[in-house]
Amino acid sequence: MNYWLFKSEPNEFSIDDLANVEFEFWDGIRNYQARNFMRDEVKKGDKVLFYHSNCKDVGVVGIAKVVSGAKPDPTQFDPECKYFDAKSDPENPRWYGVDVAFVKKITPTISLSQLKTNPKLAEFQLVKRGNRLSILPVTKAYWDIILKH
DNA sequence: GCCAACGTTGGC
DNA sequence: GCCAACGTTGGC
Repeated sequence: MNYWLFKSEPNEFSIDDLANVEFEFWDGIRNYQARNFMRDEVKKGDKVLFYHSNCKDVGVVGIAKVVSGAKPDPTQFDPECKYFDAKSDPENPRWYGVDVAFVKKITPTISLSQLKTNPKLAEFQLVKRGNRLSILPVTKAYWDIILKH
């Protein structure tokens, strides 16, 4: 089993939104590195740190789990959708996603500043400057350090 | 294949 | 809202 961190802007889709649904298809990934993780490495049963970005309280707000394998992201074929990609071929889709389900909320939020001040996490991709990847692999060691605080 | 211009991400 | 960092685009 693998561990991940998924970023979401809470005004788009928050941990509370996830708590209110049976599961949610994680759409809108439009970065090739994140796509490669989604398509090739994120597996059913993997665990996910749910991270709120671009908001007042930035940080890890909960845990989710992956409940499906990779599936083509239907929004890439929807001209009405902001995630529409005219260059994606339905025979060979560019963008993928997985279903994720709520596991639990973490309160209080584990803030980014907390993570940044933990010397054990100094090499964790999330706290590196310029990090913009919306899906990050998390090692078991980092997972444990982040949740045991 | 280089690289400048542009758009996006995301913390603050 | 600002701005640094980064990815993508497109001309050459």
